Amino acid sequence: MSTNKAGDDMHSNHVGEFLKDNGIKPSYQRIKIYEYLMGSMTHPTVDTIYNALCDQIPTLSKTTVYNTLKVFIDKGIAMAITIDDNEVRYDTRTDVHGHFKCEKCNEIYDFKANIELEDEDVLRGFEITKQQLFFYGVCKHCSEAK
Amino acid sequence: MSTNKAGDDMHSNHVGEFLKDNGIKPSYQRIKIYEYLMGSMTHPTVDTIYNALCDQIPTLSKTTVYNTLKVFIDKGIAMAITIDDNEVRYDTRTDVHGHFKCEKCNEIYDFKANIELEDEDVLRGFEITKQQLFFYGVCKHCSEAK
DNA sequence: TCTCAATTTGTAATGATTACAAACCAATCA
DNA sequence: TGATTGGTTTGTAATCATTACAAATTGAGA
Ligand SMILES: [Mn+2]
Ligand SMILES: [Mn+2]
Ligand SMILES: [Zn+2]
Ligand SMILES: [Zn+2]
Repeated sequence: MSTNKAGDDMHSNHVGEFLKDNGIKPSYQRIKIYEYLMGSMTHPTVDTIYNALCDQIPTLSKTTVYNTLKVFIDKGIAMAITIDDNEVRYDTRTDVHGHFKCEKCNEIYDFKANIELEDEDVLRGFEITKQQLFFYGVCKHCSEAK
Repeated sequence: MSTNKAGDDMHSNHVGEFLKDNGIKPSYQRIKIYEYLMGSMTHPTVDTIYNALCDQIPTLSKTTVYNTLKVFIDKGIAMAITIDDNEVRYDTRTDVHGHFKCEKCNEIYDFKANIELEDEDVLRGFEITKQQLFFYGVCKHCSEAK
């Protein structure tokens, strides 16, 4: 339906503009990958992203997903979340926030936390460029399911 | 010199007792690995541990280092630090504390921090079993070296 | 249309970790 | 003492996410 088409295009244009504003040439693949990543609340892995987009972009290569995510990170519009030890997850939320991983359902939850140094002296003079806060355990949903 | 020998033995016995107290049969390899890990402030990797002990234990296998560290972690006397994306580091400090990684010299620094949830509701009912707090940047030493 | 640089793609290499089975060891028992 | 046995150690092979690399494709300008 043409309304949907138009809506998609507007959205894609919007994402394209956003990429351009951040110094990234908005190729079809990059737009689709950014759209997917932004729309997903699951902090997907490369494999998840690749499999999700295979249908829309039959020629897509996994290397492109890796390359594109690296570009996003370099330009500061995405973040790598190394909360798993076997594969990296990605996030378009770039503000400082924590991640909780449920060891039962493997879901990742966002949360906001305030971190204050106990011994102010230890890191005095250190330049902090990145933070990661990871909690692990069992989420409420899995707890209640017993 | 016999005093040194005696000292070493006492120390090893001490570590052996500690392992036994934590339900771990104190084999030669396990004692040496725990001693090294405890004595090192660098949060060493499997490779570092393996190379450091090769001289003392010529038959040592890297698999043993992996196995042993897994036992330590299972029994709660060591911790895996996944602050690097390509290899895991290990720590005998099991109290909750943060780690700063200098991207220049790759050194890992310990620090204590207080974490308070901003939006208390988000993780209400969640069971938290493990926390990891990682800071990345440039340490004071590297900053001053310019 | 031609050119050129950037992007994409497929394949091969890398390297940390795990799987697995054989060898070894240390304690117990006949 | 010698056999048994279960846990520990060891070496090798497999796994698998990520990276390296070079060829193919694209697309904007001349
Ligand atoms: Mn997030
Ligand atoms: Mn530490
Ligand atoms: Zn859950
Ligand atoms: Zn440094």
